[in-house]
Amino acid sequence: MSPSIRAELKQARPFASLEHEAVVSLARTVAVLEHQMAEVLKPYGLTPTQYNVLRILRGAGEEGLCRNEVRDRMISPMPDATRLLDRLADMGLLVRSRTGDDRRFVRTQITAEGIALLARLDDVIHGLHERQLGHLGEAELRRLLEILEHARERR
Amino acid sequence: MSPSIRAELKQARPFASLEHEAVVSLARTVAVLEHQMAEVLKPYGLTPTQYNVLRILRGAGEEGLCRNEVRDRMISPMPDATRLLDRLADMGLLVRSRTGDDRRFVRTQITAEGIALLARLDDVIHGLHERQLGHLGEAELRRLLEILEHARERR
DNA sequence: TGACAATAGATGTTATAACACGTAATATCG
DNA sequence: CGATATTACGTGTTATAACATCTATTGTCA
Repeated sequence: MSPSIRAELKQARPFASLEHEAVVSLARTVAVLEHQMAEVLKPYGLTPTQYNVLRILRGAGEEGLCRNEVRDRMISPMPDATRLLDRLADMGLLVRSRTGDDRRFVRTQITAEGIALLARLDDVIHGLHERQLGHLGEAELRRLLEILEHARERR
Repeated sequence: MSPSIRAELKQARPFASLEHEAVVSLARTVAVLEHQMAEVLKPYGLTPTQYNVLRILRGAGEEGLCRNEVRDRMISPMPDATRLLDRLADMGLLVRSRTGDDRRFVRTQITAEGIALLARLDDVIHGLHERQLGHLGEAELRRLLEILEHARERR
């Protein structure tokens, strides 16, 4: 039983199981990482979720993606992708058009302004990730990725 | 570069760095775990955050904790702990009283009803954690905990 | 002791997330 | 071919989170 995460949350009792401790430790780690991410993005007027969407749209290229494709590629499930995209559209970071064979689909594309914003952020975010996890080193990072993928296999 | 998390998020481009991939993989893993947790708790009328608060108060024992102590022990930072506790008080799961030497402090205590609810949930949550991460095994779980604590050291 | 800072907590407001439902376009099948 | 189901998306509503500000109590120090 590792003492560190218990000390951090000032929790006196031991965890019910190693699995329990791992879930809490994972959640705590991500909470810290997300909070730092939010702080870094704040001056740019973006939330981590919005940043993630812009990255997805940039990765999708010229043709863009429809709403549900964006939603399904997001890191955490988002039931209300419409209004999330609404806000990014209001900021001028993406545009939408209902111009395809199937008129149900709404194509969403990142704008030049959106790409420019991401370009300004690339180094900033890269530096953040480096500061956050760079001290682990390549071997430990690879081991972490292996374990996380193994963890997600069971659903 | 591991293919699995990329396939899962349908992301074509590789990540900018191993650190980046690890951050995304961590966030994705926790999103899945949290979503499953929320589903399990829903029939009991609790969110994961509320469940976490009740666990903290049960762990604190008879004397309870003041608002800021509860907030500081939470897994993810909560700027508005007051109304979070308000809701749990409305549900009858905790009580508050401003009865100490220092009249600024509001002591928050879990009620018998709150303890009973947690007791009903203990096995359910234990089973969930087992299903979520039990297949990793003790060695891999301990390795995961080591790496996560190492990751959180750098702040 | 009295002014000021610090602490604990509450409240007002705005933004966002969650959930259910509604609408339009397309697919399916008797 | 027409009724129904399915898919993609939007909208209305409620609950919660985020942020700043406010009050009350206590501590600090000239």
